[in-house]
Amino acid sequence: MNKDDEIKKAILLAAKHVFQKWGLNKTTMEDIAHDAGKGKSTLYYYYKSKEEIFEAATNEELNNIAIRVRAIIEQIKSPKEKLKRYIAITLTEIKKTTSIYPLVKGEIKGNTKFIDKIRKQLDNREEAIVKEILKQGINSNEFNFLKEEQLDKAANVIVGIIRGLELYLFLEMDDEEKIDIITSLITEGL
Amino acid sequence: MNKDDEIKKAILLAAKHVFQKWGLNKTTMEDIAHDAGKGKSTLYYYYKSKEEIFEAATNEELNNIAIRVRAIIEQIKSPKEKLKRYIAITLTEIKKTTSIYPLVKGEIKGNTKFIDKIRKQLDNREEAIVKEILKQGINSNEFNFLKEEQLDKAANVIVGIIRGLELYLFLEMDDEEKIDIITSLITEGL
DNA sequence: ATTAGACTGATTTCGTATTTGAGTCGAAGG
DNA sequence: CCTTCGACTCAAATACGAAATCAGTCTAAT
Repeated sequence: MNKDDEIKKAILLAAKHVFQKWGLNKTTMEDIAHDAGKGKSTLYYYYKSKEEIFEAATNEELNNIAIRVRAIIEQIKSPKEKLKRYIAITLTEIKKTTSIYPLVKGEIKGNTKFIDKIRKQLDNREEAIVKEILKQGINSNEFNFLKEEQLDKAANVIVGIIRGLELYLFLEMDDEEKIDIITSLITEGL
Repeated sequence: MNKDDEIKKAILLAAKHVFQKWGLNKTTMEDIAHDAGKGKSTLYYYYKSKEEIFEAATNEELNNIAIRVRAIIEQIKSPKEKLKRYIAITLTEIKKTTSIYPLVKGEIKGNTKFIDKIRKQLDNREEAIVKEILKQGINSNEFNFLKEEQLDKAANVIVGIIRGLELYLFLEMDDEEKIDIITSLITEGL
């Protein structure tokens, strides 16, 4: 890795650090610069804007979650069980990640366009994973009621359900039995 | 019906009319009074407060929806099919009711306590209906995976899913195929 | 190529003056 | 009495202008 990337990485680390603590709106570029031990305009030498830094920071967090989640579900063979675990993990993991959760909850004001873009990215990632799991389930004939051509919409719906539950039942998300009912409901039906 | 109730009803009608048009925050007591052809303080003779009027108006709307919904699902015998129709109707009906939808979407600012109370009432109504359907399904052995003691939590989760979808997928709720996937997912599983 | 410090202008914040509107009251018509 | 009203109050919302903040730029110095 060259010097350039080293510094970009250092800035990102500082950014994640302060975003974690203060959120998108409350952290200033100076906060990030100070935490990185650099001048403010130095940040602009490496990144185009605050939004670009935020996007990069968010993406790294998302990658970390994705890596953890994939590590867990890859060990499971049954697609049904995979999906169950996936939903349960996502429901708890996203909430734990304080830099992502406000995003999901829509707690960020201002610049809706940008935020929507980031949120969309999050959705796309989740939908991709769910779709992958669903495809496996269809191929192994474990998901009887789902048809190949419904795959996209089904993934969209399932992520929608997850997101909705995050928004609506977030207070009670630590209730294991409830999570179990949710996952069973989706995989087994009533 | 005595004169007293007549006037209360007339005020409520006016209230529903203006609430429908302007929402809770933007309609003033004077608006309601004017629409009812009465003086403002007259309203206070019949109702304790603006909130009481709003609550009464909302309850009437809710009752109307409930009556329509019940009329439809009572004609269906299979609990599974009942629940399917129930979810589909609720998803479309609530959205159509412009006085209720902002409530569900949390678009009302100020006096959170009061709004939460009303929202809770809405949830309770929905949960009661869902619970009823689920109970029938358990008794007729149509819902294999659901156990009697999970009934409360299951109803809560299903309403949570409906609410979440209303919040999150509201843009695309007119997509019939998607609604079908949602209902099938819940009743049949994958 | 890299960094910093000073600068700019658009946006936010803040303090205050003004208006609005829910709820009260006393009086008056029926 | 029962019902209705217009005038009143006071807390909260709003409008607004001044002051501060901060993303992003520019220039100059390594």
